[in-house]
This record gives sequence, C-alpha cells and structure tokens, in this order.
Amino acid sequence: MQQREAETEVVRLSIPEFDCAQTFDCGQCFRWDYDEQEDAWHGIAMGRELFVRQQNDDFEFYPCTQQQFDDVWRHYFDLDRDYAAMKQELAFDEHVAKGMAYAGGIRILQQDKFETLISFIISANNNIKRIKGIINRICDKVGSPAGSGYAFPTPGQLAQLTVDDLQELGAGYRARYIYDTTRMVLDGFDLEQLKDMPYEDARTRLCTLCGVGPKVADCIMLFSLGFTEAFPVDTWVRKILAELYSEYGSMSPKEFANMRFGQNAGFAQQYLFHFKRNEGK
DNA sequence: ATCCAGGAGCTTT
DNA sequence: AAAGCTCATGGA
Repeated sequence: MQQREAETEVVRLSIPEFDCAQTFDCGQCFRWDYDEQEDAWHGIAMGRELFVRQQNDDFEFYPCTQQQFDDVWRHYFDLDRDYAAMKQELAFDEHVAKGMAYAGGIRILQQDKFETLISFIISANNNIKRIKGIINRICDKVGSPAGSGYAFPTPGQLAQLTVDDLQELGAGYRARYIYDTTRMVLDGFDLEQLKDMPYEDARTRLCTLCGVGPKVADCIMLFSLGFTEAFPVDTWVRKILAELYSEYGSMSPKEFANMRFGQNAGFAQQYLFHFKRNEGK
C-alpha cells in the first residue's frame, strides 16, 4: 500500500476556478490532450510528463511529488492568483461576462519561455491542429525522453535541426524563422530578463526576433512571462472587436484593451477568444 | 477550386 | 505610417 503510493506519487488538491478541458483547449498550449485510458489530461511540459485528473474542484496530479508540484506546477497553473477576484473585476463587460459564463474555468498558464516562443512563431497564419502536429514532430525528433513521449527541445537541441529538417517536419516558411530565432537565443538573447522589463520594452525586444511580430510577442508575454495586460490581436479578436465593440472603432485594439480591461486585458482576451472560436459548436 | 488558419516581413504608396 | 503582396501547408 505504502509502496504503491511511493511508485506513483500523486498530489491531490482542491482548486477553484479551474477546468482542464477549457484551460488546455483554449489555444494557449499545444501539448495537452485527453487520455481516455487514464481518464485524465496528459501533457508534456517543463521537461516532464504529467497527468491531471479532475473531479469538479478536486484534482490529482501524477506522477508528481509535492516538491515538484511546489517548484514547477504551482506556477505553471497560475495557482497563486485569485481568479474569482479577477473575474469579478471583468464582469462589468457583458461580452466578457458571457465568455466567463461559457468557460469560466480557463486559467492562463505560465509556460516555458523558449517553448512558448517557438510554438507561437509556428502559430502564425496557421491552425491549431497543424501547429500541434509540427510541434510534436519537432519534440519527437530532438527532444529529451519524458514519460511516454518527448519534451520540447532546449535551444541547443533545436539547433541540431537544419532549415530543411524543419521544413520536412511541416513547418513551411516558418522553418527559417525557427532556425534564426533559435540561433539568436543561443547567441545570448536573454528570455529570462524580459519579465523584469516594462511591458513596452519587453515587447519591443521580442519583436527583434525572427518571426515574432506584435501578436506573437503578446502571446509569449501573456502565456510565459506573466504580462497579464498583454492583449494578443489575431483574426478572431479583430472579428470580435468589429462585431461587439464597433463603437470603439476609432481606437486601436491595444488602446481599447488597455482602456477597458487594464491589467486584466489578457484574461478578457482569452474569455472572448475562446467563446468566439467555439461559437456554434 | 478557393479560402482560411491564434501573422510576419518586405515592398510599395 | 499605412496599405498591399507573399510566404508553406493541410483541411474544409
């Protein structure tokens, strides 16, 4: 009994305002899928494999020690943030309120910086299914073993792939961007220091990387650097702004988001985005 | 077949 | 500054 518990270490925890399906399937991450056999969500992130089984507000994380959970996953799942309070601050907006009613269990993950950087370079002018495929093939090719699969490669591991290799894996014209940006990171571009910089400065610096423009930079900042005011503007958000907030048409999307949602703009964006993307499904 | 997908980069006004 | 064109790839 005790031995069995030791072999498969589990962390059990009750967490409010968290829904696995909504969080893992809202377009912010690409390496989580539902495992029917385990009846749990399966992901490979932060260099290791993890299963997450949810029963209402009760969660099991495995294989995982309490130490690993506190060191890695607590931050990854953004567990120190008061989501109920944040959502209350956003409830004044009727469209965001609808989004929160539809998928109020979305949490903004705090993912690995390099993985998020490369993943969202791949996301440009692409669809989520194909993005996942490209990323998985890259991991299988040069990532370190992690459980039943392979972790996202380090910059050094990814640098083993040539532009031709990346194209064979389906990256298309983004192969060059991935290659060049990986080299810039290896040559000293410091992803770690970005989170201590002002929003505008960090964004400007990110945009010096190949394949990183305003939208991709905002995704990296929101999903891996903790900038909750980041408001990624993609095709879906443009539709939302045009359809639901046309009275603010004289403002740029960024001005609008900052004025209306402030430091919570990233959350508002995610609730709106996920709701709109699943409209009619 | 044509269009679109969590856009960016380059060229032309 | 702002608008226009092109960039792989696969699915609808």
